[in-house]
Amino acid sequence: MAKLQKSIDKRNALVNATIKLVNSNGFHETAMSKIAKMANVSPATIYLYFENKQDLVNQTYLEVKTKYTDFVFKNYNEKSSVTNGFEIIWRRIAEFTLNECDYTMFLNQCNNTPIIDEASRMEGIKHLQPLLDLWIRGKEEGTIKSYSDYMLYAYSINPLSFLMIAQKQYNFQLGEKEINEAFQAAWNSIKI
Amino acid sequence: MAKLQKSIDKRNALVNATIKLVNSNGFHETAMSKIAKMANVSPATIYLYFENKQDLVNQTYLEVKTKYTDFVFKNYNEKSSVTNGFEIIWRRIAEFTLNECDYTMFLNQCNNTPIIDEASRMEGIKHLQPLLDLWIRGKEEGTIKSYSDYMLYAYSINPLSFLMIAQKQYNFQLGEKEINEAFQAAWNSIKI
Amino acid sequence: MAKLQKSIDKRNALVNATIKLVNSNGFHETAMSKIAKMANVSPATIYLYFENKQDLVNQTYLEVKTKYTDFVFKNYNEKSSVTNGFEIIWRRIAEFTLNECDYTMFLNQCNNTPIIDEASRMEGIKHLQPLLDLWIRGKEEGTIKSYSDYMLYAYSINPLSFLMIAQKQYNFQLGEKEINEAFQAAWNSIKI
Amino acid sequence: MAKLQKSIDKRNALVNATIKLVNSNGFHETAMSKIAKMANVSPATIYLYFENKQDLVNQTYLEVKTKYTDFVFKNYNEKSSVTNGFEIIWRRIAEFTLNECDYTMFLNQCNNTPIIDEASRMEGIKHLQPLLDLWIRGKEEGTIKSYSDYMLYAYSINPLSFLMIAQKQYNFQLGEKEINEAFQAAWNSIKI
DNA sequence: CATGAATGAGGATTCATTCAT
DNA sequence: TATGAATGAATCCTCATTCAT
Repeated sequence: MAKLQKSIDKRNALVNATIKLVNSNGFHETAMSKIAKMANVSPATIYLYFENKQDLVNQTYLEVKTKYTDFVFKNYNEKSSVTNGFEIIWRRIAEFTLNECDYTMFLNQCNNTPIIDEASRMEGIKHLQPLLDLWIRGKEEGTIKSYSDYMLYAYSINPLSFLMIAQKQYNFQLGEKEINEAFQAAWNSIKI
Repeated sequence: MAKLQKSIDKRNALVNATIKLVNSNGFHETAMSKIAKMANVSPATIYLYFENKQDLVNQTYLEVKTKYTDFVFKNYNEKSSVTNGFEIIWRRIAEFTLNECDYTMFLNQCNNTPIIDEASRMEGIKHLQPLLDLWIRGKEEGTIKSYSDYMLYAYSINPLSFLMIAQKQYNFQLGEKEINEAFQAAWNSIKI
Repeated sequence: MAKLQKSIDKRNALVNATIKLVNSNGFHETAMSKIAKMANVSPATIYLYFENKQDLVNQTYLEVKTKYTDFVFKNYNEKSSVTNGFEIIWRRIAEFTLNECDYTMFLNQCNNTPIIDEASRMEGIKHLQPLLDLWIRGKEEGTIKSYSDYMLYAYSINPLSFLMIAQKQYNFQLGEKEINEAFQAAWNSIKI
Repeated sequence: MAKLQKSIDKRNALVNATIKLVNSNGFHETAMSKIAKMANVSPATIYLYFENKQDLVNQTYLEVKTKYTDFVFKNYNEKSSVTNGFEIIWRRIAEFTLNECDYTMFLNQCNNTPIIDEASRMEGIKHLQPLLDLWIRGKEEGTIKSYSDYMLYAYSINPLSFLMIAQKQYNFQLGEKEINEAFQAAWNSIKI
């Protein structure tokens, strides 16, 4: 009994094409037929893997977000001190954000426009739970300002997206030195 | 060159409708006919005021950006000290960003997606020239870290957009206290 | 203030094209583009006059049914005796059914398949109210069998559709003589 | 010529699924994949049994028509008198028409719309040959009006389909009494 | 200036049919 | 024989833009 398998490769090709095309053209300028062409499949094939365009983008979003989280907390050890822990996580986030431009831009676009189902986005910054936990510890032991999580995120994490875009779009390079500066700025804004 | 007999009211209505609809539905989900309806004009009338859809959005973007800049630097006096000057400007930006949600969200959407002509967006953060000048002074006199303008902007200004969105979308309130916290975080990240 | 009018001619052309094409190809084989072409308009124009394909067919159905009823009861006088009244109505129905083949076939197709919204069809044979009233009188005075309306309709009216189709499709002509035969058969089946 | 190793069960399942789905959704709303699903086979399997969709429906039509004829003339004895013979056949037709709703509806839909190849339908009412023969005898011996077969059919047989649909769709029940009424009406319309 | 009607080009999606196993 | 995957062609419908008044 030989059954064909829906190929995971095809699915990935579709997801990747979606990311690239949505990044460069925006969601609604990205025709399903173009996604199909870039993934080397027929338009109809997309519908074997995804329910419709919205579903394709939702799943792509969740997938990228998972990649992000997985990368960021891989190797992270909850036993580290708050100071160390923060720097470790921050540098992972920086690495992802600055190197995986496609992923970051895609997440950005999804977070700033109504192209994603409310449901898919709703979690907010919950996916960074270990970081939020670290902040709790930091606040308790007096290392980190007792700000709202949103505030801490806004000043210590979110700026990285802007820097990545600035690097991409304008004449601005992010080398070793700048990343260290960024870390200092981040840490200074939230440390006590 | 047609005389400006065209009603400025109608133009404004169109611009405002564009902002509202693009904010809630995104650029490509916003049909010209809906913009027309919301502005109480015929679709054809739009083309008396704007060349096409792209032009409408571009002009809207530039207009909002101008409103932003005008508001921010109104009353600003270049004679102030770096410390004072920064706080004054920052608080104006905060006021605009947090109160004029429609404008801010629209700018955000334009800055994070390819809905605006490269040309219209190209200026980057040049529109904040007086702030950039202040930063130069600050770096010279040793009050402000000698970071790139993009870095300074990323940590002291950009987070406000995120906070506004967090306030809109999640259960997070920005009162007097939080704004002061935000200012502290901003200042700590860039001050020497 | 010159306003253009949605042209009633265009609407009629669309309705007529629908009838013809649905008759010869069936509902789902009839592409909107073909209807448009036959009516000499752009496909998009259809949507100025009708909400969608379903609406187009529903409205066409109701329009044809109205034409039918109007034709049948024009000149009908409720004062006539049951016998006379029945013959008068019957002959009008026969005239319409046998001459207006397109209309009759269309009604037939709508009545025998699920191409019409339940709502649009729901009235059943209510549109023949004056005939139903006549039958009531006939039953009361003992001229007409006390059968259900459906039964009376099935035997005295409905056969005409079949005859029309037989005439169209097979080698069967309906002249003066045959129509008289049909009337006799109809009357004999329901008279007391 | 492939041996008939193909499962007759599967074929029947396909035919039955076709009948049910076409009845409730119409021909062109009935996707091959849905027929396959209802028959518990793969879409591809259909093409082992039928050339294509049209062939599937054509064969289904002929099969149902055969069931109809077989049922109607089973036990029929050509020796019966015209009067008796007609009643016997009529009652068999009535039984089939009123009980086998799925079959009847399917035949109806095929007869009233262009979903069947002209060729498959062409026989008209030839499949009722024993009845047509009976009518010939009836006309010769002066029991039955010398009408065209189509006329006789239209008034004595065809109304049953309408009654079945009325029963299905509207608030109208066909019990013993009504069936007898129907027979009287039928007979009265064609008897001399 | 202003408009409602009209449209052609294009997009998402479905489906009968074929292919590879 | 039987299948699930794959697809190209076709369909409905939308929309930015233009036209006629």
